[in-house]
Order: sequence, then structure tokens, then C-alpha cells
Amino acid sequence: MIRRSFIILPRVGKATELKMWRSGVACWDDFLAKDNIPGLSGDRKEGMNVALEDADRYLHAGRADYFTSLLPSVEQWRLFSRFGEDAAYLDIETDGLGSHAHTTMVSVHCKGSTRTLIRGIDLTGEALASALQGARMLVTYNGSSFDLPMLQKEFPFVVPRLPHFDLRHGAARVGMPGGLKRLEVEFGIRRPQEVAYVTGEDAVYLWKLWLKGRENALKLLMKYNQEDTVNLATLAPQIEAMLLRKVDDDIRRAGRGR
DNA sequence: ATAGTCAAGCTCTCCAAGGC
DNA sequence: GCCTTGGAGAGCTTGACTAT
Repeated sequence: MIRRSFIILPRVGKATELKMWRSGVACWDDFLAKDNIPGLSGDRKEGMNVALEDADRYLHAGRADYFTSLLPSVEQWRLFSRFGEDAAYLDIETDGLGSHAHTTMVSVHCKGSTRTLIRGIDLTGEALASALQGARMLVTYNGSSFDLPMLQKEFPFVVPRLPHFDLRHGAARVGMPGGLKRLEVEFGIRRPQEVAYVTGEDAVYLWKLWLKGRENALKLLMKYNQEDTVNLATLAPQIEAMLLRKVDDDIRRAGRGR
């Protein structure tokens, strides 16, 4: 999908991009192959050629970070087909909400294995950086509002500036608003019995129990936190597929609307 | 080269929603 | 309950094109 994206170009928004797609300029190769594009002056077209050739070089070099500032945050899912294999699925637990809350646990699920860091035991900036090492993309649920700002506050500049696929907003765009647990139900994902009914609010309670010496509470909290990241990995490709279908629907609808 | 017009991107504000 | 973000809508700004 990223090689179909023209919104990385200056003064190109969704409307212009949609027009290009409709006129048969479906991808970067199509654009570069044409001598001129209606609505673009020669100079502007030339500048865009250079920008797309640059983008292509970064893409081939695996430099996902190059696109972080070029793509609007709501469109960064477009990089998932190219970099999803190296995505880090991230979820945090905290001891509450609001400005006084602290991160109690971070799980990072990457390439099939999950690493969990616990406050007071091994959750440090270095450990977090190490857990995210090699990731080319981040996937979260509501991470743009909650997880990432929280980590940025507690561990400044540790989380790399990578493209971020926030499933909450992706799902809402394809007509599936709601929380992560609801989404899991809609996609038929079942949690193991012991964490099936644990909520985010319970996570706060479990952490407090652990602080009082209840070993089992920590185990359950870890299981819950890890389950969140594993389920993100199951959901992401499905939501991406729905977003791709939506793009094609939008192109068809724009055609009918002419 | 300049001015007018138009389309579309940008910016700002307000509201709703989800995280634990 | 607090905080942040995205979406929607309105108004402003910018760039491309055309005529002179």
C-alpha cells in the first residue's frame, strides 16, 4: 500500500491522491512513467519524481522511520504490509489513569515472542530500548493517546520514532468502534479462561495485590498484559485487510460520483 | 510578469472515545 | 476520573492555471 501512497508528497492530500488513483496513476511506478500529470506543472511533477525516487530508495533500504513524518499518523497503517513482519506489538499496564499514574508493566511482542518488563524488577529505559531493538513499526491499541505518551513521559526518547499503527482508529474507520476486548469478540478471539474477564481496571487492582505480596496477582497481570499484545498481532493484519478494502471501495465510489 | 479565480490543503476549535 | 488523539466542520491560506 505504501507504494500506492501519494500523500507523502507536499500539498497532496487525500482528495488529490484519490483523483490520481481514479485517473489510472495507481502507484509510484505509474507516476514516474508518465511525462506529465494533468493539474501538475512540469516543475512540480519533476520535484515529485525526485521525492518518490527518494522514498523508493528508503523503502528498499528498510528505513521505515523515514516515513514516520511523511505520512499522517492516521495513514501509517499503509506501511504495515511492508514492515508488519518486523512490528513490535506493545501494551502497557499502569497503576491508574491521569497525570499521577505510573507504568507498572510493559509487554512487547515481536516476531512471535513476548518480552515483559515489570516496574521495580526489570523495567528500565535500557531494557525497554532493548525490547524494541530491531522493530520497524509499532502496533498498539489506543497507543497514540495512552501507551506511547505515557512511555515518553517516563522514559523520554527511549521509544524510537517509528511508524505506528493504532488499531483503535483503524478499526473505527472500518466501522468497528469500541475497545480492544469488544474487537476480540467480533473477530472470534478467545482469551484463556484465567484472563477472560480481566479488565484494565482490574489490572490496577492486581498490581496493588502484588505490592502487598500476592505472587499470583503478578502472574495473572503478566498473562493479561501478554495476551493483549499477542491479540494485537492477530488483529492487525485483519484490520489492515479491511482498510485496504475500504480504499478500493472509496476509489469505486469516487468513480460512481462523477 | 501580474492579477484573478478556483480547488484543495492547512489550521483551529470542539466533541467523543478509549486507555488503566 | 484524566489525558490525549482523531474526526468533523468552518474559515484561512496556498498553489496552479489562465488571461492579459
